[in-house]
Amino acid sequence: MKWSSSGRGGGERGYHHGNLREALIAAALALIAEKGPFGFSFVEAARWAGVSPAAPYRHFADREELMAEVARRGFDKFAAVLAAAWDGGRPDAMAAFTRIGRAYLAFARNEPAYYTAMFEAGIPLDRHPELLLASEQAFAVLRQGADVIAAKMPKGAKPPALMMALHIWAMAHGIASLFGRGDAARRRLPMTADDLLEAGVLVYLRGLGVGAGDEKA
Amino acid sequence: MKWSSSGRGGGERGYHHGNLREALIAAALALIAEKGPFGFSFVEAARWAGVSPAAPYRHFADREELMAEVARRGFDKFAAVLAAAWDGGRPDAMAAFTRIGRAYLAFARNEPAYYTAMFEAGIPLDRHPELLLASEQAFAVLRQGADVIAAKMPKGAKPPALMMALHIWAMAHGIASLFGRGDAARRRLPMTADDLLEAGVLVYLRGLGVGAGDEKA
DNA sequence: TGTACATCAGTGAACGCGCGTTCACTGATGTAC
DNA sequence: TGTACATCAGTGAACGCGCGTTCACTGATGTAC
Repeated sequence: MKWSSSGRGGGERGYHHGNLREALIAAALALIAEKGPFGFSFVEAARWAGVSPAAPYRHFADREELMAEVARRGFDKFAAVLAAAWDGGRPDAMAAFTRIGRAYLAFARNEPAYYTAMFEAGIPLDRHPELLLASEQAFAVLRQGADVIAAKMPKGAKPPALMMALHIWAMAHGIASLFGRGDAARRRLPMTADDLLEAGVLVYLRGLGVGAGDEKA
Repeated sequence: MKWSSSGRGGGERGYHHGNLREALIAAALALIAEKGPFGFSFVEAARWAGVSPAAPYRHFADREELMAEVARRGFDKFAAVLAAAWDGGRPDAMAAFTRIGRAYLAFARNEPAYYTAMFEAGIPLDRHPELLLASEQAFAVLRQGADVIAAKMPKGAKPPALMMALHIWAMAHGIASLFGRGDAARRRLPMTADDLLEAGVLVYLRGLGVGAGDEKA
């Protein structure tokens, strides 16, 4: 990582940091990854960024505001990753939907710090509407996929797409929380988390009447 | 709540507390419920129990040991609640299995402090084998239900019961984490968490080929 | 191009606070005789 | 039944620590003229 004015310990920087806001966010991510969602302090983030303990107050009102910003960016990244996995529903909706599931788990695995800030930091959504909005935009990707799949079903057998999206989200989130993380609290599985989720989604979609051949219809 | 020698503030107690170990566990539960999994300190638990800050060291090596004991008891209660919901699979396996799902959510809702300690406190399972064992016993109830349902399916169409139990666990856990808690981080839903889970389980089981009539077979 | 000045990001010292942990101790309880 | 003693749960004072937050300040940057 590189900051605009200078790296951490990477030589002198002037009186002004130049990019302290970004540096604090990076510090929070590093510290969350290292010690969990409650394992970082404002003072420590300042130290990590090479700055006095009073400096962060120029950019964030308090610890929670910093945390909320980290979570918001996490949801933005999450939405982008899910949208890339969906890829316009190509080559067919079922395949694309399955890719979304895999991307969900991959994000939880590859970005545990973001994931933690987003889902486990206990940031009150009612006090951070921009965070709620970001999370809804991520969910909207899943919702969109569900819409497409539902639309391809015969009339009279269309499942409610919102419910479908919620079920898939819950299963992905449950698997990620219980089995898909790198920490020591994880439970061991006789299969990979990816395979477990893929099988679950397939069974679920079959239960809705979505057959392997429908997606071409 | 009442302690063997005296209540908190409920009159004098002697030099010995008489039931400090239990009182500390109760204190941890109360404080977790109030402020989240990281919102309690050893010192505060001692204060809550009406005892000097050094006293807890007679009963627990440190904070984590206390937390692990809370989580272990939570899993014991959880297993009991799930087993009661299963009720030997009466009157039929499908109905009993659905009851397990409801009991799962009810536990998360009614016992947020236990639930938090069990699933969100980040206690390393490899350092607390008794905790891992307790959690496996709770899962075994779900597993048993899945076994019974799988056994009633025709030969050649029996789903792997372990996978089935993991899917149901993941969906219940995902719904509980995302929608079923009383805290401010919860997302709003156009239906109850119970209805969402029940619908999800039904769709899933239908996907496995478990029809509404099979359970009588 | 040069100078004076306003802005504001970051300083560093200071504060009060609660925490975790230790220590020699005290006094209640139970038991051996 | 009574006494002496061992045990050990809980005391309370003390410590060093890191945190959150404040404050008057300093000095870099950008801009008006």
